[in-house]
This record gives sequence, C-alpha cells and structure tokens, in this order.
Amino acid sequence: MRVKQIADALDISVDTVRYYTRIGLLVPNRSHNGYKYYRPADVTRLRFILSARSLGFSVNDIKEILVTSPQTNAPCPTVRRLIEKRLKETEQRYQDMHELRERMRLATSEWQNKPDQPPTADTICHLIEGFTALKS
Amino acid sequence: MRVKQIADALDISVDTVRYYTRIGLLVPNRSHNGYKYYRPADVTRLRFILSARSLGFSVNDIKEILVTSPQTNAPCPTVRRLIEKRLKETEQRYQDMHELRERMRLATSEWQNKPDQPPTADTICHLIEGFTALKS
DNA sequence: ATAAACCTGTGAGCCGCTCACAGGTCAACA
DNA sequence: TGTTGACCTGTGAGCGGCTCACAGGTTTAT
Repeated sequence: MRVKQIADALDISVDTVRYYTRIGLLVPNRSHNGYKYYRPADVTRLRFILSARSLGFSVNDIKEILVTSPQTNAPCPTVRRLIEKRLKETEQRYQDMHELRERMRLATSEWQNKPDQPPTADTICHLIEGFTALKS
Repeated sequence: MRVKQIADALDISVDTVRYYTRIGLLVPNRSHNGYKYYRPADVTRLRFILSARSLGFSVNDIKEILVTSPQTNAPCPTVRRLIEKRLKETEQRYQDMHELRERMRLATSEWQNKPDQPPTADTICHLIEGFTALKS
C-alpha cells in the first residue's frame, strides 16, 4: 500500500501517516522510485498508534512502548506506568480548562453592563484590566 | 529597566518577555550595547498582555487588540468579539478533556483485572487494542 | 588587573500535526 | 507516439507559546 491507501483505510490524513513515518513510528519499504510502501504489519502498527493516541499517550510514549515491546516481551508494564502519568496531566489540564472557562464566562457576563471606553495613559482596555477576577 | 528587572517585577521569565518582544508585542528601546530597555509604558503593556493571556486570548488576539486600539480609539468591540470565539473553543476543549479523562479512567480500571501479555502477530499490546471503549 | 557572578541576545528546539510546493506517475485520449 | 490532466509523491517549513543552549558582554569584588 502507498501512503494514500493506508491513510484512507484508517481514515486519517496522508500527512499524519507521513509524520509518523518521519519520526520512525512506521518503517515502510522503499521502492525504486522512492515511494514508501506499507505492509499489513504496518497497518496493525498504525491502528495501534491511533488507539494509543486516543487514550492520551504521546507519540513519544508510543515510541517507547513500541521499542521496549520486542525487548522485554511485554509492553504492558510500560503502558500501565505511562497512562498513570498521562492521566494525572489530563486531570490537571481538565481542571485548568474548567477554571479558564469560569473566568471567561464571568468576564463576559460582567462586561455586559460595561460600556466601551477609549484607552487612557495607564489603561489599554478597561474591560480586561478592570476584570475583578484577575485580582485574586 | 532591562529584561530581568521587568520579568522579576511581573513574576514571569525573561524568556517570556523576550518572546513577547520578539513577536512585536513589546517594543523596548535599544541602548548602545544592544541591550533592550523597557519603560513604564512597557510595564503597563506587559501587565495588559498577561491579563489578556489569563483570560484565554491568544498572543495574536492581543496583537490585534493592541494594533486596532490606537486606530479605532476603542479596542473593546474587538475584545468582546474575540472572547466570544475563544470561549467557544475553550468549552470545546473542556469537553474534549472531559471525554479523554473518562476514557483514560475507564481504561485503567478495566486493565486492573487484565494480566500482562506478550505481543502476538496482530496485537502489540492487548490492553490498548482490546480496550472496549475504542470500539464506540 | 583579574576573577567570578550575572546578565545579554540570538538561534534552535519542543509537540503533533498541517500546509506549500516542485516534481513524478499513470490512465485516457488524439 | 505524444500529450494533456488528474492525482500522487517526498521534503521542508510553519504553527503557538514558550523554553533551553550557548557564546559572549557587563558588573562587582578583590
């Protein structure tokens, strides 16, 4: 299979396939004309990569899993260790997004009662600089 | 003030100040030795930038606000328009993080009852590939 | 004078793609 | 046989928002 075929088969962009190939997650054959050819094993591998990505693993995590896999004969401990780490990060980012959303909502509702104003010597936009939740 | 002084005063890294300067958000004076010197107006400006960042504006948004500000004599409409857009994105990302977190939690709890297994011909890590929520 | 501490600007690197672009391949038609 | 045109290819660069590495300049203490 060439890049477009494998990309279409797994419903992702050719650029993503090429990216994974570039960083060494996929290692296709090269033909005489320089084109890359992907075998069924590469499809399995790519499917695995996509599953792992959707579970929050980074591409470096995946690289680590794929590298240690044939060595230790069981990538599972690595997988368990890594998802623990990524889950903590995800929860932190979830929390951050939550707080940001609250701040933004509060700002927009507060701004509804405030008029537009031109900048002054020490204020660029009184909406932003005067937003109360910034003083916390 | 030189870069370290302004950075310390607003409790951010020199690299961040330099980054904002590099992209044109800050325009300090240059002295004979090539050092950049920041005036009080730059401190006001930087304080504004940080406030806007903490409200979810991108640096490009801020650039737009700062550029249109002296032209139209009131950046507020721009600010109102932009935060609307960023709030929608934030809510989307919040939702995405929520779903990812749920998926990861479900995976880890499901994996507690599963043993480690070596890879097979068509499976790299049965934990990941066999995770039920992937099939949705 | 000199040594050490500190500070400077510039360039490159990070992640995970996405886009731009010049050129190659291949089937259909003249 | 030539040629048009659609499609496909690989490579390099770009995105945001910083962060890091590094070579060299400045300041302070001796």
